[in-house]
Amino acid sequence: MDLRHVSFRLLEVFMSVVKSGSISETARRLHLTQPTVSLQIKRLQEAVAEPLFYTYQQRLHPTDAGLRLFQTCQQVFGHFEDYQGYLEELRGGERGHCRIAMVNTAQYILPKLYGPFSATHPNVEMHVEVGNREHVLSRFERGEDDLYVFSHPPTLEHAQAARFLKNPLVFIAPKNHSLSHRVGLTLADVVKHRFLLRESGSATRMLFESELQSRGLVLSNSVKMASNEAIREAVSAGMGVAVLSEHVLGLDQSNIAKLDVCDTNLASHWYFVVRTDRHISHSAKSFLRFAASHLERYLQSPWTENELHLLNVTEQQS
Amino acid sequence: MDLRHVSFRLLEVFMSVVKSGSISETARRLHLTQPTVSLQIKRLQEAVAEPLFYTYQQRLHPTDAGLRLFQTCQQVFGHFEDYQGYLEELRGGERGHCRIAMVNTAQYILPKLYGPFSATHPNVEMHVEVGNREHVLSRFERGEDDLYVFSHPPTLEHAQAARFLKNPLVFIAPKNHSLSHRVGLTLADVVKHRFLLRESGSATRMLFESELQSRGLVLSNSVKMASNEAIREAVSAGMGVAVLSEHVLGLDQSNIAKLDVCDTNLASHWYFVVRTDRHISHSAKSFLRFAASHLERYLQSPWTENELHLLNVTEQQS
DNA sequence: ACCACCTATAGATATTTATCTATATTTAAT
DNA sequence: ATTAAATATAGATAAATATCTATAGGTGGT
Repeated sequence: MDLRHVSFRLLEVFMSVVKSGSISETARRLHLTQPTVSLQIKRLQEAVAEPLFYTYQQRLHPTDAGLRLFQTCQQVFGHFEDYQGYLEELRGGERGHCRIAMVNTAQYILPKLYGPFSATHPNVEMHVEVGNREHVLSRFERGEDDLYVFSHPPTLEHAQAARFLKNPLVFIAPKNHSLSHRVGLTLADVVKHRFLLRESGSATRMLFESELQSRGLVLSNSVKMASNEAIREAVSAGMGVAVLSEHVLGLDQSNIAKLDVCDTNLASHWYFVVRTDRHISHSAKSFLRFAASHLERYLQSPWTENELHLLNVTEQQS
Repeated sequence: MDLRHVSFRLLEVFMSVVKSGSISETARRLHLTQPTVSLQIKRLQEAVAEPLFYTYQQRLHPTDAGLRLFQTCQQVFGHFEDYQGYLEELRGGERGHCRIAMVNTAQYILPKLYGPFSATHPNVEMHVEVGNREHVLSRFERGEDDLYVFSHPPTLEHAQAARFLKNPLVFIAPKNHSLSHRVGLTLADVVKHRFLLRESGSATRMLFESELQSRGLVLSNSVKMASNEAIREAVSAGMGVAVLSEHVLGLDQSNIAKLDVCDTNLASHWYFVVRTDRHISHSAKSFLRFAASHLERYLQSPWTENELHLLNVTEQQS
């Protein structure tokens, strides 16, 4: 059996001949002429190097080799049909991988979206990568993921970003701190105290520092810490004051007080970012569609800010 | 996925690219140029209408759709390999159908050959058709079987016959018959008695009647019976005399005596017959080879007469 | 023996395909 | 920024393929 000269078309014609038991009938069914079918069968027999049919009572019957080939064809076409089905699920965003890379802070919000998504799309395999801004940025540049979540989206050429959530930054201090419970604080009041900060790459820090710079302020005393959690706990333990995404605080604000800094509004935004020069997986598109339509349901309404249409992830064309 | 523009070759190339993770490497392995492979992959992706690879760290990795296609290909090629294996068994005569049609009398001898054959070729499906000469002849004319067993082979154009066993005809009578135990009988002596005969189509009867005719004798009193067994039993019961293949008598010659007719030798022969204008199944050829080499082992030696080489069923060319 | 229906062969043609060489573009690493 | 390696594209060509029409050859039934 020499597969080189066998095409799927040839096998289709062959199967039709087995089913109909007649070359002429097959020609009629497939809108071909009888000699065409005759020749196809001849060629297939040459490729197999074995007769595939014998004539008996005006009909063609498959030989042993023919019958077995027919069964083989059925299985083969079955596999391609399965594949076709897989493709459809893939294109519908019901299957495949969805890779998201996000900066640390985002892990307080994104699970609220991809948790329900995963539950309703059980065959989609989610890969979530969490790291600091630098790390996520490098993944973005290499195009290792389908979707990126930034607070300050990169301004690179082929980056398309869309806001989906406000990211209000709040100043916090231990409840027994001298600033707590005071009203009408200014930024200048706060920076006099020992300040806990993230590492330089962090978006929160970048935003905060540019605010300081634009207002000509400097921190008198700062401590660098590696994670938002470390800062929150350190503030709680009385080490100093800090600025943090309100999402990081969560609901249990045990020993922490938000400060009423009235001259500063450091709100930023959360963005979904995609590379416009890369293919994005259907599952990831599906996830974005899901996010776009259920945003208000899974994230607290006053903060949502649905711009996801910018990523134009409309339904697939199948 | 449009299978019309997909060939097995294309899938082979695709699989090689998945395995090697590189178009150039695949080109080297398959002795093609790099643009050729590149183009093939492009075409396949067009047929699937989905990207199959993504580039990462200088290597091509299959996407979800690509990986699934690869698995599909593995299964598909697996089926064709299975088929290839089946074909080899078929050509080796280890598989498939073997259809034999034989005249009634032959059923006393053929099982001795195809019994052992079946035992050593368990995957060959034997179909045995038994009937009178006319019936077998009509099957031969329609080419419904691979192999035919006749005592008097048809002299049709595309019939090739080969002797394999002598078929001695003997005259029989009940043990208490007046002819029994007499020595030096002539044919003329025998035909005076009531004679039990098969139907007109029977080879035994044909042979006997032509002998009678050539010697100018006629039967004085004859009875027609449908089967060899009926004749044997009738003779045993004292109804008359008869001429039968010695093979039909078997070993238990209970109440039957062979007559010593010394002026007549009605020996004929058993023939395997094939149609030279038809394909004969590999299993049938295998059976003939088996018969040719084990003839003396399974049939009593003095009677065998191995001419089976005439059917030229040499080993397959695979 | 003839007719109707099937299958096979011959001859022709337009399309598709596999494949090449040459060159451009992209990507990764120095 | 330069280079090396990989991939993609363009252009060309010979071979293979699918398909047709016309015709010949078989087969089974009346």
